[in-house]
Amino acid sequence: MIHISEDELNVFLSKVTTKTVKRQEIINRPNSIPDEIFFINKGIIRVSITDKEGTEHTIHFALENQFIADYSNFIQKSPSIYSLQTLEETEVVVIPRSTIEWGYKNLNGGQKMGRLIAEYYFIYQDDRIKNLYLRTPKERYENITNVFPNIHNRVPQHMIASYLGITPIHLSRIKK
Amino acid sequence: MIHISEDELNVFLSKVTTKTVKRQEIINRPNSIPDEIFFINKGIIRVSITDKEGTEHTIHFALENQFIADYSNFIQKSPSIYSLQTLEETEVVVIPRSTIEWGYKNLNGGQKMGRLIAEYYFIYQDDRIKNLYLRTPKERYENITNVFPNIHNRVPQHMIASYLGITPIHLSRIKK
DNA sequence: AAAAAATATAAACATATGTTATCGTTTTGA
DNA sequence: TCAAAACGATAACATATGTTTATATTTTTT
Repeated sequence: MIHISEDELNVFLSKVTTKTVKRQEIINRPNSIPDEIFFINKGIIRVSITDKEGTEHTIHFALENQFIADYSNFIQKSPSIYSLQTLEETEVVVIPRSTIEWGYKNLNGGQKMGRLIAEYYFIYQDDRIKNLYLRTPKERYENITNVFPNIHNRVPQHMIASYLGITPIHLSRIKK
Repeated sequence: MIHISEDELNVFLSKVTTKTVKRQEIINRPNSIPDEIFFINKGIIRVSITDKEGTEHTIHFALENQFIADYSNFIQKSPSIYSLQTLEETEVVVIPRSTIEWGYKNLNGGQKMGRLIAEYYFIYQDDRIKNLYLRTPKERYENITNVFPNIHNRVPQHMIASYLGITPIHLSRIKK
């Protein structure tokens, strides 16, 4: 995205930490203001939201070499609504808000990088919304490995059903 | 979002044009690369996409004082997938790509503004996706005026149904 | 290794939503 | 101004999806 010197990169890296998290741990709780962005070195993280009836809805899976956060509430500095939970033992790079802000201010082209990142995730969401309008749950199931390769070996089926917006019983029917 | 002098504003304004469009006109056609962003002074624009069966799906309504474009494909410089159609006689400010790029480069804080805009629309989409997971079509119908005030007097009901992802027949049932 | 919990499937039934066809009303364009 | 088109409601039926319950299997924890 931008040109960055080795010195700049080293300063940046001195401002992040690496953390290993057991499986089934929650690394971002609803109602607290998210002040970190995570980068996944190894493992998998599920993003979910709980409705007023107490039902969990899986919104997203984040895989290796991807960033993940409640970016919306990170930006707004408002209480998080999503839960981030590891599904396997997971190693993440933790990027605190202060480091992000340092990057915007001090990296050459930092603001531009911030724009390109936001644009990139806008495009991802645009694609999701488009698919929700154009495709049935069955079609979305058939294409899920395009977005999450190998997901079937890493995530229980009922979470995939939840991501598709259907019940696990119905997903079982679709497969049949 | 950013501090901008009167001089800068005037130069910016010299690089945009205003256009009046009759109702039912298409101002952005699928398959052509979108090179303009619109700002609506007066009127209303519907964003839609057509599936392989030929069915139109309404993705969004853009109202007065809002920006609208196929932003995703504007960013990617790829062929548009959405159709932008006026539903009333509409006056738009046309902001060409060259002006946007000029702003990023020459306005004080231009890149930051670009980041904040992309972040703003990311938040909007995040909210939409969240609602698609958490709410039924009926609940989304009941809350539609939060997002699009006065929509019922300006847009035919079958387009609202299309936006909600249901058939006009079913929307009629929900109202009943 | 055993017990407990989580997982996937299935059947039967209930509900939500789509499809087709009809009809009266409103809006639009010539 | 008037004919055509668009619009919204309704009924009857079809399909998709949810709910409940049961069961067998796999995975996790003790």
